[in-house]
Amino acid sequence: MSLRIKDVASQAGVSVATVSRVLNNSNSVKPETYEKVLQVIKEMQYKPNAIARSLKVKNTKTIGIMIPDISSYFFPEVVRGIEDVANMYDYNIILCNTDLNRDKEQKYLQVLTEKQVDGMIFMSNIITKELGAKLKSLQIPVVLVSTDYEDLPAVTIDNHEASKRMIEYLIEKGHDRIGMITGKEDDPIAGISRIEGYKKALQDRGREIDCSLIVAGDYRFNSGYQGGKKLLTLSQRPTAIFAASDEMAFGVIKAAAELKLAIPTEIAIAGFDDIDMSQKIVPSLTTIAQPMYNMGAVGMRLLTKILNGEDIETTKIVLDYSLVERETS
Amino acid sequence: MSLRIKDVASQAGVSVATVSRVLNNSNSVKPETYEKVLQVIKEMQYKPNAIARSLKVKNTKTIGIMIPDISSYFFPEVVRGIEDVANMYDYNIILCNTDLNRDKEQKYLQVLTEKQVDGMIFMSNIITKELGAKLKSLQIPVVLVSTDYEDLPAVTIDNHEASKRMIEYLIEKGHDRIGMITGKEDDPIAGISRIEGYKKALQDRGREIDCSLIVAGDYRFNSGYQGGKKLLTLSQRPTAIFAASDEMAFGVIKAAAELKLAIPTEIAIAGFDDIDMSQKIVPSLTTIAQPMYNMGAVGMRLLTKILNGEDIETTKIVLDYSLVERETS
DNA sequence: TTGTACGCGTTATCAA
DNA sequence: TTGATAACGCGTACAA
Repeated sequence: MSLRIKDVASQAGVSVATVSRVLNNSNSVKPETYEKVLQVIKEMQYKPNAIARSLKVKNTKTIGIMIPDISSYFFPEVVRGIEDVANMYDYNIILCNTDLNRDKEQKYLQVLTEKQVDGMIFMSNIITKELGAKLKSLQIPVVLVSTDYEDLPAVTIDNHEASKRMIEYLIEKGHDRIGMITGKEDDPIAGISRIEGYKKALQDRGREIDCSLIVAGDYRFNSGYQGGKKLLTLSQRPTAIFAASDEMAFGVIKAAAELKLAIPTEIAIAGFDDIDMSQKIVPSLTTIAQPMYNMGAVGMRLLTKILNGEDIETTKIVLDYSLVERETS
Repeated sequence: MSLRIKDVASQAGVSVATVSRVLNNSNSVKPETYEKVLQVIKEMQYKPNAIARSLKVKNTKTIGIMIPDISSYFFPEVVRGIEDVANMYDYNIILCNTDLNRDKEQKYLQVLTEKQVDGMIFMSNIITKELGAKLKSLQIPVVLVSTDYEDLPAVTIDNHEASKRMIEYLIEKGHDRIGMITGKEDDPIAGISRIEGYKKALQDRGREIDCSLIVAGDYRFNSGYQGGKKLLTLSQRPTAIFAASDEMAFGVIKAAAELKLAIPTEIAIAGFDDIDMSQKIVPSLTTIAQPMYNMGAVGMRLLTKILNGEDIETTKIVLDYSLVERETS
């Protein structure tokens, strides 16, 4: 078994209380004693047991992250942002992949609270009334990232406006028939908002909305590919396609390539997210850049403020996006 | 404050021992009592405190993962594999990004052991003697993934052979001048092995090794781009380039595009890893497929075996790779 | 089948 | 400036 605090205490000829004091460098310990104890700790290679400590102090310095899937493109960078500031404030992160599965979600929520995480960052599934209630009833602070619900703290971007902006840009580029591959239609954030933004931009310019130009996707490559095929084989095909995620936009690029359509001359393509790959592929992708790293970092920072009881101006943070013009448009 | 076990005990009119028994469904508790207690637990929404439990039973059901950076392309899928089987065996994962930084590595090692993780998966930095010794001296089981060191448990692929195989394939395709963009030259696994495989394949066919065709990279896009530029502007340029990572291969593709070289007719390109994007870009990338998800899953499975004291045939697991022929060759 | 009571390794209170 | 000792919430002898 490992060493305990009492082992170093007896070795150093002091009480456990004193050792504990130097460990948490609370004042009121004579410099000489302090040095002595530190010495012994080093010699014995004593490592405090954080579990025992947690039991006593009632915090664990760990937070939980719930995401759909770390292996999809959007999340790694967000998680990186979270981890960086978590690390800065001496928190560790427990990573949970929910696969948008309510049961896994439920289970993780349970074990995270059993494991007494100090807080949670949630960016998983669409937040139903039931889930929202659950999240609120937890005795644990939760920060939402890239999603929103009632009065829960959240960091987002203005999806509606961003989407609208992209369409306006496309219109300015002279496109008349603009197709869209949407996100999930029951997703208020990345789904509905972006569709509405698309429609709004068109309506503001007095244009008709042609439903045949809107096809449903699920953010993933394959739905973009299928949707692209569909749109691009229309008798009157669009001259531009806006996909609600970069990954779907890649699918459209593939579809266009198979149909031997030149990008952007015969078909312009735009995405949403600005995942790392978007600038690396040929042709590089025009897209709406979400500050993914920052969404994570800011979300985690907000969480630390809540945990420290710091003053917070607002619990609803809206970050800036930007339109990045590249080679596909 | 939250409910404690004694609260449900008194509410159910039994002792804490009995509640504990139904919680851990140890036998020897009368069915009626069992039901009763379960009922009360549900009613009161009692959630056991895993920290207190851990202190007693001396395990935490959590493991640590050390990786360089979750936001680079190789790792998310490996982590996903780990998390899936961890979840299967009721473990949670604490994710640590080291950035290949010895200090962060050191720090994480310390907090992971303080937090009493049951085991660790390590796939970070090159393992120096010092680090190796440290890893071994930990009282915690460690499994290496995509790296190796002395007698530590490890899951890898045969990098040397895989690299050799790719070059042989390129030679069979009729390529005479094959360039390579390498990994790090102090990395015995993904660096040196792949370089050696390249050389071996050439030598086996009685070919000269032209050092001007070998340029150093660091697995990342930009080094591939730079290396590609260099190789492709040689007076006698290669007809094929093999990059030691897919991300670097993407850089080569970009370089080729800028030089208006047709792929694969004027320049064939091959990568290593088979990250998800490689099949999605246009043209899709010929590459060596590493079973990333499985490397994580198998590594974690091995760790659970070690933790459960199960019989293990071998602690050195070598997984199969495959050559995936796509449009860039 | 059930209950009492001790111990897990800390921190913190209170006295000295 | 220090030390004894009571918590923290749970599991598990041991006794009943």
